[in-house]
Amino acid sequence: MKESTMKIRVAVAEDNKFLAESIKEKLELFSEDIEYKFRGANGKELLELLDKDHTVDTILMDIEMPEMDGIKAASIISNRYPQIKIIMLTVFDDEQRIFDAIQAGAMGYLLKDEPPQKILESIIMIMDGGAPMSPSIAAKSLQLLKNPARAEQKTEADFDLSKREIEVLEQISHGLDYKEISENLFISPSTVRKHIENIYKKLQVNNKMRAVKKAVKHKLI
Amino acid sequence: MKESTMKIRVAVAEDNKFLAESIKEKLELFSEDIEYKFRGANGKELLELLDKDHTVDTILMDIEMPEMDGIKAASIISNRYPQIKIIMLTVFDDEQRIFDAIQAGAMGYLLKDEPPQKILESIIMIMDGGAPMSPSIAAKSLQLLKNPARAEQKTEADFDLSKREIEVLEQISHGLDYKEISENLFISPSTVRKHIENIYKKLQVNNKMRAVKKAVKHKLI
DNA sequence: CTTAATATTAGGCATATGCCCTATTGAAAT
DNA sequence: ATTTCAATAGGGCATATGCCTAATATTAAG
Repeated sequence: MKESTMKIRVAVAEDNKFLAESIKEKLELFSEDIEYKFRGANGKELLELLDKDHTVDTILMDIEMPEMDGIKAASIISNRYPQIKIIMLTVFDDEQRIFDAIQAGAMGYLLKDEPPQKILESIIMIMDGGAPMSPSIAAKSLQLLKNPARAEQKTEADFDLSKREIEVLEQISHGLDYKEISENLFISPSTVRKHIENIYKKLQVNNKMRAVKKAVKHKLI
Repeated sequence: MKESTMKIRVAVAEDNKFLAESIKEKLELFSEDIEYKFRGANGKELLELLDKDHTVDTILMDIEMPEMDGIKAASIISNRYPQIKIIMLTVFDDEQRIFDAIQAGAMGYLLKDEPPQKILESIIMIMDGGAPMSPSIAAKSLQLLKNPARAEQKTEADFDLSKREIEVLEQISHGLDYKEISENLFISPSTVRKHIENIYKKLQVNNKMRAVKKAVKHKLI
């Protein structure tokens, strides 16, 4: 991709002035390898800067910023300048945000307190086609990969199903009939039917398939 | 989790004798931190060894092995001994295998040619709750996370459903009854019922919910 | 052209389901 | 103390479903 004779051109998006300055200093420790281009105080400002000069290889992007946050900015940049690699910086390893950042096109995800050496490594790594991540973030990513269910928005409609109703719904979703469910839950078939009636009322549906569909959609089961 | 005074007990599963020996030597470089327990020449052998002695913290597991491969072994071990952390070792960064390994419960994924120092780091990292991965593997993981569609298709059993049967199945999955389906497809309810009978036979199920579950699982609809 | 697979329709029967009703118990809230 | 509600249980009825057999039409493959 990049000749070893060329410096890696890095831009930074970070609202905190001191932190931005600290990152700049860390980067300049490796002045032979890194060319520090500029810094935007938020996503919007960075975009304006890129508009004038997009000869940038990598962006270190804070997530939380005023005006336009890092996820939004990453999403725009990875569309507009797909060759630019984006490394998200954050203080938290929040699951949803990691996922959002990846969706937005971030190629790496570092916690802010990584030492200078690690940041350089990460930049080289990403230019090399790798994906730098802090170990705890890698672990979260694996969790998300293993269970993609949570990797989408929760539609958060509250149908107020009771615990028992959820249990019944799960059994329904496995294709069990009333008798089988009653045996599994140690209650009578009549009770199962009553629970299902109540579930239908709460979910506003009229058969098993629709109840399960709706439950899955709203992550009730 | 683990006191710093205690060594990390490591087992290895690797069929290649020389490579296994090389790994052992690398590990013994860090004899203060690592206690090398034993090595299985394949998944089956490792399981037998664990059966006798499962006081192991981490397993370095080769993927390709005769008798029982590393993914199968990881799946069994992570069920039977959930406290044991598994790091998969491989020469390729094959997307499907990475995903399978994660599903099987592997907590880390390293390329075989990592230097000794890196292996130690990875072991410590995993005992610390992190997830060690080679950068190129981290990148693949992100790809999978970004596009979970490809992350599951392997089951590919061919149930040989006809085009019409697929249409009926889709209608079933929306919760429609026979009459509604017949109206949507301009055929008689009898025909719908017959199609569904045939679907059940082909999918080896006996009600709508299970048919849809199976169809979804195997990406028939 | 002949055969095989698919699509279509239909009748019958036992069971499951959806939906209405009432009713008791225990726990939580007011 | 009274009310509310989840959980339990059951009866009854119309319809839906699962499963069997049988027959014809259409299409695809040989």
